[in-house]
Amino acid sequence: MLSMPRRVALPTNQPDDAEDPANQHGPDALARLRRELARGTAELAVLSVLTSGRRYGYELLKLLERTGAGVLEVKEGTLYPLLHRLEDAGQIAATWEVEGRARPRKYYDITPAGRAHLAVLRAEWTELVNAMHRLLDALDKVEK
Amino acid sequence: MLSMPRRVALPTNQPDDAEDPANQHGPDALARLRRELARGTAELAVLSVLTSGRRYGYELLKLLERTGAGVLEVKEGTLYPLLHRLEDAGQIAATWEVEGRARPRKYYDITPAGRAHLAVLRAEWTELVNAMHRLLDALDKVEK
DNA sequence: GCACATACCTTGTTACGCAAGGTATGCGGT
DNA sequence: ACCGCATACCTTGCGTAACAAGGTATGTGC
Repeated sequence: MLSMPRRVALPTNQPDDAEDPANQHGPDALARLRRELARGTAELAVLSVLTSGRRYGYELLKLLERTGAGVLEVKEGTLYPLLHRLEDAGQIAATWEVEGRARPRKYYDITPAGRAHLAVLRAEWTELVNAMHRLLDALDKVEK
Repeated sequence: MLSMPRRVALPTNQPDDAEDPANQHGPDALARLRRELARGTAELAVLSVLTSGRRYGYELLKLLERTGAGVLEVKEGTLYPLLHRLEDAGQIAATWEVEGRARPRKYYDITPAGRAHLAVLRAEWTELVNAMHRLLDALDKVEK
């Protein structure tokens, strides 16, 4: 314990309370915060949307952007690699459609494997939400 | 469109449905899935716990490990850097306590700035959960 | 002495999400 | 014809949080 302070109950970092709350919630900080919170939910969101029917990539982009005030929004750099990953894993199937269209589109369908995976994801998400709910709303009930 | 398939509505990846569901949910895959889903929630969880009273690092580790069947578990490599980040940001205060103990412990208290930040985090988390809830339970009601 | 628990620290790796860049075509206006 | 914008898809480098794994140190029981 050579590097340990010898003084008793001395705060190691005095926060400046009057300034930090204001500076921390500008547009950039809020965007980062949202990003981090929503991280990991893209897969669940995409598979969920696909259960109600096939969609092409750009359509998924637009749809997720509009869902829930944008909290589920993902960017192309996220969505397309994710779609490719899901396809490689056999959870979705992709088909190019060219006939009867002015331009081709790549449609995605969820597979039975994808539906099975989604069921697991849903269960895990529910657990997470319930656990967090317990923390946020009933902290004194958490066992020690 | 030189690289575009010329055939119509041809699946680009034929999944093997009988095998994928079984192989994807072994212990490692489930652990990865949980990790990704919970990603970004550590900060919310830690600040929430601290609102009901000061705690030292190891205690937080154990407590989160036990909460909700382990879905909120974080490892040291995650927790301590997070605690340091929160301290640097003025959201928590850290104090070493050595007197009257067999060994020193580093206690963490949430600051007023931390409480303000937590309120924002909670609001964003609630939005995310509601949005996802809408996707999962009422897909046909999502606007096109 | 040793093994394990308690308590904290740190770094390199992993993996996802974003920014930014790219390709291509269609459409409307000039 | 050109241009700007929309539609549609692709990809890579960067940033960041989480983990694995390594480390320090002390206390306890055998």
